Amino acid sequence: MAAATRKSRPERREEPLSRERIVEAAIELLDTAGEAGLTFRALAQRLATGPGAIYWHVTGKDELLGAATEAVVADAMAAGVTGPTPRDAVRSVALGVFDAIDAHPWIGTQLARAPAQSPLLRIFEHLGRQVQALGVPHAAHFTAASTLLNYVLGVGGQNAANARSSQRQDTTRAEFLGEVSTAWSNLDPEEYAFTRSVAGQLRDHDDREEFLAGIDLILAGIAGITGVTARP
Amino acid sequence: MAAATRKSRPERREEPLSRERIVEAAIELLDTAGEAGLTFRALAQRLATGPGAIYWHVTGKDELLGAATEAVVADAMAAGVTGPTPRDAVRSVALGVFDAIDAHPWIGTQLARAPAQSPLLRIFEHLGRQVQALGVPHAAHFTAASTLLNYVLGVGGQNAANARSSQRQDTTRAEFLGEVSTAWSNLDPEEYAFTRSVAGQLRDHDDREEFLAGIDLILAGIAGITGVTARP
DNA sequence: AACCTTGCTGGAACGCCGTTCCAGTGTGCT
DNA sequence: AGCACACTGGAACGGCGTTCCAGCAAGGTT
Repeated sequence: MAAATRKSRPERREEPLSRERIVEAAIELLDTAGEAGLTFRALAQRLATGPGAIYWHVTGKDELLGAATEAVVADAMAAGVTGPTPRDAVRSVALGVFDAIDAHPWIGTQLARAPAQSPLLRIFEHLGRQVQALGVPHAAHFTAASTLLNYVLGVGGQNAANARSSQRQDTTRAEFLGEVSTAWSNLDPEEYAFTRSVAGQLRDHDDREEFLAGIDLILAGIAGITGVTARP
Repeated sequence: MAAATRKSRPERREEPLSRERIVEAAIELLDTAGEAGLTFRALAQRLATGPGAIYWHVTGKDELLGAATEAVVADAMAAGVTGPTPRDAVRSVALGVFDAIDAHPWIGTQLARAPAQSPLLRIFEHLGRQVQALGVPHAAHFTAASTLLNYVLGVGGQNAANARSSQRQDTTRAEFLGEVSTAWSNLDPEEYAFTRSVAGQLRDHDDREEFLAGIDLILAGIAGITGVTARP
């Protein structure tokens, strides 16, 4: 749009401000400095302008965060969302979201905050199509798809929280898990009997596999609805 | 603790500031004015004091929010967490959290934010015990319990977000659902085929029942793990 | 060539926030 | 009587999101 009137000049400015450039810079800021690092002042400095200029392209911080989340989620959904079977496709979609949150922890918080909006709908749609392909009866479509979505969102929020707190005291993921695991082991034996008993499973687990195990659990439940017994 | 030295005076002041009173006031503020309404200034005014005094009893806003969440969740877990069968007990625990979030939407956001901390652990423990009672093999305890927990957290976050946005434009829950449903119906038929097809199910659903249906789905999946086929 | 409109810029300023600082106060102990 | 000290509350600090507005460079109009 616009650009190149009829004369030669290819660009009239080194790099004019634009919504796209702003969102891009916001994502970089969020990735490097965390959710608290996204500031209109910091953003303005990075874009070599003032805070006021940003408001001409974006209505406020909420919209900016929304646009950033949308951009990341759209990318994640555009990438591999397929699989040989619907079951694999569900796992693939879920993993796509999981990995996106792993790479950009702030979208975990953001997805859990926003009401039924664009990025959420994208994920819901992709999950739902695979639910459909699984042969789930129509009456159960909504339940099955939103159960999957809500589980994904729950894990996402939790991962985002963990990323925040393990970054704050800059430890590695493994160290962090170890600390939490020993903390669990030291809980009151009566009040937290179960939690203590699985502290070991927390220490050794792999986040990604654990996440998939949860997806599989839900898929197994869904398979029960379809009436067709899933092969193990 | 403390109180009544040895002389008579039952209270040396009309009502001295205390951590308990502060948390209580914070909860009231959060319930009536929303998450944005909790301010040290507003809190100080409600307690007829200055912001500085509060910091003597509480280290900061994070701890205050944590304590408020803890108080509400502990109450919810203390109430009916039982049932004739482990399955009913799981539903009861989950519903307890669901209803608590319904009554205090802000804890939905808060639970999704905090890393593995006290209120979360309480819920995890209660869910886990019932998982144990279901006869799930030990190796799957962690997976089963955290799948349930993450689903509950996901729904909680979503409910909190919905409560925020339907309160902002003060509509009733039913009106809000209707609006979202028609919005879904007007989505692009190609890109959002599935979402459009379940717009009707969204409009008519009951939040609580839908939530339980998700729990049942996961329970069905868990039943598959135990090797015992669950009776429908 | 001179003018004006208009899309866009960026810095200053406003009000509110969480938090810190500190002079003051009332109580119990010696 | 005097002291120590737990506790109070108001003032002040730095930083935030947001608004306001004087300025500017390009295009179109005359």
